[in-house]
Amino acid sequence: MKDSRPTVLLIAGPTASGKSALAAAVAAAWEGTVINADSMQVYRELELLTARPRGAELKTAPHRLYGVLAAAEVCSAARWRALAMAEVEAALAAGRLPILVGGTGLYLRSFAEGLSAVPEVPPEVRRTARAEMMTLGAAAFHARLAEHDPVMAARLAPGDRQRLLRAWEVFTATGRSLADWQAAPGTPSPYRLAKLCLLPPRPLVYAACDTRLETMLAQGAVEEVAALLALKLDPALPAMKAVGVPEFAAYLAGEASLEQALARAQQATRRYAKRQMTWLRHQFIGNDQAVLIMETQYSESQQQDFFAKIRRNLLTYPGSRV
RNA sequence: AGGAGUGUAGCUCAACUGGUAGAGCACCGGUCUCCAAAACCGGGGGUUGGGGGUUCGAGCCCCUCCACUCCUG
Repeated sequence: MKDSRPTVLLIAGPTASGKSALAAAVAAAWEGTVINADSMQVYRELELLTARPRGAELKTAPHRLYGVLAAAEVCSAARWRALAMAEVEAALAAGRLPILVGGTGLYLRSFAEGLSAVPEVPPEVRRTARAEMMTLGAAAFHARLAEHDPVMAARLAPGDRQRLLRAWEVFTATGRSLADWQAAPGTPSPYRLAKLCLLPPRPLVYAACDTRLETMLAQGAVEEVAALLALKLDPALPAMKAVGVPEFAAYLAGEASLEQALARAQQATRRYAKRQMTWLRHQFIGNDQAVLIMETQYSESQQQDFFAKIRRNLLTYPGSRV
């Protein structure tokens, strides 16, 4: 089967699976550009805590969309997708292989499948909805949604505040149910997607999560959180919810010991990794036979094996540089 | 060595005067179309330290062994 579309490599995996290092190595070998597909690594102020590539790793190949937004800003799947599309085009125009790496499944999916064309919701509407959620509570909010938009209300769990908000925002802003908008699927990416998924054994991932948090702590994670807190941002901002921020903020506020903060941050990381793996198994991989699944953590010592499989399974079509 | 106490789910603990064990957390599974490192939904677990005895029936009572803790020497 011939496929003349340009290839974009997607590298997914749970946190601490080595995907950033893999992406950098592949980019170096295939003249690629690494493009971040992680919802938290886009925020400038979070470098250590999000394990953003730094130092030597950045020099091995061009890296894009890392730390490009202020923590005061709000990224979203749509916003990221627009940025990523532009970077992919730029890389292709420069004759480079675009490599999307990240653990945010929704972002990768939005890139691949596109998003339904829901109009942007004005900030005032969002703010009002948020305030109402606070005062009404999830159950009453759900009940009110049911009166206006029974389809979405039936689809959502009464406790699912985030999606209830989204449904209500869209309904009040557009006068139509989110379900209507979503009935029309988005525009898929025009590229041939070569998907690689790192899925190491759970115990290995957990161990890596634990040691990584310890390293972050030693490298100044607390100071990074302190600097972020000094900005006095709205605690509801996404960047404020990154793993480690609430935990070390509690330590700085004297509400927890450093050991407690570390233990909680480690646990939050483990839980996050678990959710990621569930998403990856069912959503990213699903029934897609073409995904190259690597059930191991990536490290330099395994480069040959990885490269051989990537060459054989993912980057063998015309349009890719081998 | 003597005295006292404790031993129940991975952890912390609960179970009225004996009626065949629950809760939080952890852990596990799942959902996922615009704040996703988010927001949710669901779940299994224990020969109640071992052995013996009393009893219709023992986590609860008795004996014994083991482990740990504290006190005294």
